[in-house]
Order: sequence, then C-alpha cells, then structure tokens
Amino acid sequence: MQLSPTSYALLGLLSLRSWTTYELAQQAERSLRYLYPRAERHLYAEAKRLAAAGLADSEVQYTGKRRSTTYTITSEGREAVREWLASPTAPPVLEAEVLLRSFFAEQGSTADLIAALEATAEHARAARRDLAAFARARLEADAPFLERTSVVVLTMRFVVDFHRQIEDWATWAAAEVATWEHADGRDWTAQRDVIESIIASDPDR
Amino acid sequence: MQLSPTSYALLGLLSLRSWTTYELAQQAERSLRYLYPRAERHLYAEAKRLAAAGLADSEVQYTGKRRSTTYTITSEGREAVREWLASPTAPPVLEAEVLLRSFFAEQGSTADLIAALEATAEHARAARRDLAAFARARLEADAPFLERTSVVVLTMRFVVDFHRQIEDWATWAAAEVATWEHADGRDWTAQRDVIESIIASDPDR
DNA sequence: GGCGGATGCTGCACTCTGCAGTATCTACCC
DNA sequence: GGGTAGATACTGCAGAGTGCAGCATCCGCC
Repeated sequence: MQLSPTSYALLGLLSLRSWTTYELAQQAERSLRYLYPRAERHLYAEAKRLAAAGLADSEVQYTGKRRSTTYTITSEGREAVREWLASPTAPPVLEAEVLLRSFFAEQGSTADLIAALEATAEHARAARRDLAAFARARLEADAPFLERTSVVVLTMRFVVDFHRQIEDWATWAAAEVATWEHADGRDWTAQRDVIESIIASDPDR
Repeated sequence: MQLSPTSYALLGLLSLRSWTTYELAQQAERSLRYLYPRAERHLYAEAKRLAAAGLADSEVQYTGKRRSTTYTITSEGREAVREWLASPTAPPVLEAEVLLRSFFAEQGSTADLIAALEATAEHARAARRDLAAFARARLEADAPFLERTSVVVLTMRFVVDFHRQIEDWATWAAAEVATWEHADGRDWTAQRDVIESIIASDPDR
C-alpha cells in the first residue's frame, strides 16, 4: 500500500503515544495545522487505512454506549516512519488565493484588492498571536511533550517567520496599491527598483 | 454552479486573451505555479466546466486531424471575475513536508534531517533562479503582457521572499541540527532565545 | 430534569492529483 | 524520401483530500 505524507503525519503522532481518532484529529488541528493542514474528516479515514496496513493496531472501547477507537503504532509502523525520514523530501507548497487576486487585480477595483490584503494581514496576525501563546506555554513548562521542545522550536521558527512575512507583504502591497489610480497600474517606473532587487537576489550572482 | 479558486484562476487568464486548453495549461504552469499550483490534468476538466456554466465559449478547430479547443471568456465570465475579486479572501495555505519531517525528526537520524533540509534549500534556490530570470526578461521588455508589470511585481515580491525565507531557514536549521548529538535534542537551553524571540514577536505586544 | 458543549464518529458530493496512454504534427537530419 | 525527437492536444482511471451535514451519546452544571 502506497502511503501519503498524511499517513506519516498520523504515524508520527502515533510514535509519541496512543490516541483515539478524536484525540488524533484534535492534536493534528493544534500542532500540525500550520505545517501540513488536513481536514478532520480525512484523518478518520486515514487512521483506518493505517490499521488495515498493519502499521497501527486499533482497539474499540465503549464509554457507556458510545464507541471510540484507540490506535497504537506497531513495530512495522515505526519502521515505516524511519524509512520515510530517510527518503527524499518534497518541496514546500504554497497556495495563496490572495496572490491570485493580486495577479488579476486589474479586473476589479483597487478597493477590492486593498480589502483582501488587509484581511490577509489580519489572518497572519491572528496566527502569530496563536503561535506566541504556544511559545509562552512551552517556556512556562505548561505544554505536553516538553522533551520535544527542540524539534518544535525548529518548525515554529519557520512558521512564525512565514506569517510575519505575509503580514509585512500585505501591508507593503496595500500601501503600494493605494497609490495606483486604477488597478491596472500601467505606469510601473515606480516598480523598477523592486524588479531590480529581485534580479539582484538571484542566487547565482 | 459553485466555482472554486481554480475556476477563477482560469477565468483570470481568459480575461487577458483567448487560449487553447493546452496554452492555458502551459501558461498556468509558467505563471501561476508559484501562487496557486494546479495539475495540468485538472485544468482540462475545469475549462470544460467553465464552458458548461456559460462563463467561456469553446471553439473546436483542427490542425490536420488534430483537434484543439479554444476558450474565450463571455461577459458572464467577466462579471464572475469581478464578483470574485469583491468577495472575501481565503488565507494562504502552506503545506511543507519538510516541516513534518522536522517535527518528527527524533524518529530518524540527524543525517536524514540535514539531507532533507539541504534538498529544501536547493529547491528554493532553483525557484529563485527561475524567478530572477523572469524578472530580467521583464526588465528587458522581453515578456508577454508587459502592461501587467505592476501586478506581476506585486505577486513576485512575495514569492521571491517566500523562497528566500525557505532557503535561510533550511540553512539555519541544518546548522542547528548539526550541533545535536541525537535527533531528539533534549537539551533545549540553546533554543531558549528562539522561543523568547517568538514570544517577543507577538503582534499584541 | 433540561441544556449546552464536548465526544466520536459516518455519508456524500465534489475537487484535485498522478500516472499512463493515445494520437498527431513539425522540424530537422541523413 | 524516411526516420525520429519533441511539441501539441488531449482522455481514462484510481485514489487522495475537502466541506458540510447529520447523528448519537455523554458530562457538567444550573
């Protein structure tokens, strides 16, 4: 059976401890959301796949009449994680609807674009608030898996900077667009230095 | 019919000129890849959907025996793009397998992680080379849609910085991990200042 | 005893991907 | 004229992943 990065995301969590599917979905929402977001719906399906492939054991129990399934990683599961970590990695993927809007901004008004940019900056600020709260909790030793702090910090460094970059860009872009007469911004002499700085940042020079 | 951002990506391209599906797929690969990547396969299906919804007209022609379909936006299509640009935007989505690996690095070796980080830095450098070449062509007026330079520069600014950030992070992280005895990096006193800088960057303070 | 919120899922329609396969046309070389 | 590499122009299919709605149960609290 072919496994996807999502499979390894769940196996990774299972390598830390056993979880019910509900806990797994919650934990993925809390900690993996910013690295590798996946819908809750899919995690329920994926956990079943892992069990079917023998990478996790599933145990059904009841709280009164309510059923729940606890998954525990098997040694085959641990081996699969090790093999994954030694395999070639996939490049990061960015999917930014706001960039699509910016790219086709000429078809709308500058006010539309500025509104989208401001909403994006606010999203990014909310993410950073959330991440700062995580960091505070960890510093105060009020977080699970304290012994994982080194790897958590490694990934958090990237994610925090990513959201700061979004906020900075959206703020810059909104100010830029505010100077345009129309969203087509035909006179791009003002953008010439931006182009030149992009060229100058060519890693080959 | 409910449209997805992909629909608007194609409608956006169609708002610039008419294209065959093949050209559309090529253009999406060239210009939209970095903002909103979509598989070629899907664009063929999506173009048909646009035509079925009356947002584009399709015209079949033949080069000898070989069939091709040219799509042209309708006034309903232009209206749909305008409405989309005035609607609320979705936050950017990041999907980084290398962050997943970093997050679960304790399950593998430090060498595994360093290899993944170096491959990631190289991917990011390749992207920046590509983008710098784009910028050079545009400065030398050797690019289609020169009149779109303002909006192109707006999005390029973000994308270039995004890839630079990936490269910087991967380089920093690889150096960091190289000092760890094992991938579990239990002694995180050295990470304390990173956590503090994340807390200090809280937008509320 | 009632109610809100947390727990613990499932069904379904739809979007999107990756790969493989098919066929045709054009440019160029010998 | 014949061969072939590469560009053009798609389609089929299996499976990954999403979003929403729905369903039932349990717990704490008033």
